[in-house]
Amino acid sequence: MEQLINYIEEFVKLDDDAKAALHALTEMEYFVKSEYILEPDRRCNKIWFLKRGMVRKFYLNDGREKTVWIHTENQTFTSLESYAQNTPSKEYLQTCEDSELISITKDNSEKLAKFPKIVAFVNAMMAREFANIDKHTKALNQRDAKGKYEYLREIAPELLKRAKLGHIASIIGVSRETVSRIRKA
Amino acid sequence: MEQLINYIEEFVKLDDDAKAALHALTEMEYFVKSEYILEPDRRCNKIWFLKRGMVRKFYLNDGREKTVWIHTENQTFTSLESYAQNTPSKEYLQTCEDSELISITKDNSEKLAKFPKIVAFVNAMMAREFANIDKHTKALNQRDAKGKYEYLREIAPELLKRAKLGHIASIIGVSRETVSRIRKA
DNA sequence: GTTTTCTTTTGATGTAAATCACAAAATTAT
DNA sequence: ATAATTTTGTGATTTACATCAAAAGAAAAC
Repeated sequence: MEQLINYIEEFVKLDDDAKAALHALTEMEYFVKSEYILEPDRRCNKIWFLKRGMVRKFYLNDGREKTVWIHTENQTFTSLESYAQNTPSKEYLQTCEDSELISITKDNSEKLAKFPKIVAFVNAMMAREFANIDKHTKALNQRDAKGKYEYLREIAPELLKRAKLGHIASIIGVSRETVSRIRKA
Repeated sequence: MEQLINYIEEFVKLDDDAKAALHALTEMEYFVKSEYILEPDRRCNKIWFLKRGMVRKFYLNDGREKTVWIHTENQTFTSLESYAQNTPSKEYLQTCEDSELISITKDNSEKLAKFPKIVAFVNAMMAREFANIDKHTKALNQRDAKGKYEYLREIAPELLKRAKLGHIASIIGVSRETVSRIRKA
């Protein structure tokens, strides 16, 4: 919980009321390695904060897993399409390691709307997310395999150290063999 | 203006107050073909609705233009990173044809926050945008050149008819020659 | 209505990276 | 510890697409 508050306070300072509301409305969740947090066809009605561990988001594209992203400590995540539009998810969320999460349901997060500081945080985070998606898409579109790998090292060095080679390859959209060769060189 | 209201009313019905506020707070803008609506290093503090014409969003990547998207009638657009984070834009917005736009400044759009229907519209539109970005990114990442072209035809047939071949090629990230060959086949 | 400029087409050539095939290494299960 | 499974590494081959070059076509300028 302390970690989540620190994370939020990078954006805005919170008063005691807001902190108490966060305590009351969030929940701890524990998953062992390889457990599914979310599977397709379920509605995703939570946002998670990753306190410890690693979580992979992926979907199936003619039977082959396509990794969207791998989250490491102190990141928030959800299956955005499902969450935002209340539709069944097309994505899996699966732990890569034993993980501790803090979750908040959509219902509860709406109750936080009365705290202007928290609304400001959510807006700032959304703006940052938008900007990041933009940046990633542009970066991964324009570069060759080595450039993509290096971009990933720039923005997520932790991920590169801990995630499986095959998953990394899938994120940047190149074959496993190519990533193996990039690493050798 | 009628067009903008129709567009909004696909999401939510508006009462007369809200319509009046829209009238008061928005502005018509007229641009001739090839004119710049936005250039890099300027802050983008507006959202536009395209009433007539066509607008291309692009940026420079070592001196080469990379087209992000081309908007046609009845679409809203802005330079999101700049708008959301109040930072200088990295993008150009340029008309491809003589165009009529309805614009609203960020300041004025905040004044609309007192109309719950309009807030609901903005949220619904944002949710849809999120979902679309997600969908595009996935679609354009996984397919070969022909698949990318066909995806574009599915989601934006109008764009394919009216935009220049070179701009279309740039959107889907393949060479002009390749698009020409796809069309011939 | 001609000329100039920009855009698209078409063919030839080169290359980055996918795919295939199998070996080595590392995890996981028994 | 040993076997079974999964993941990673390495070479050979293929291929989709970029790039180069030059002509044909269309649009803009004069």
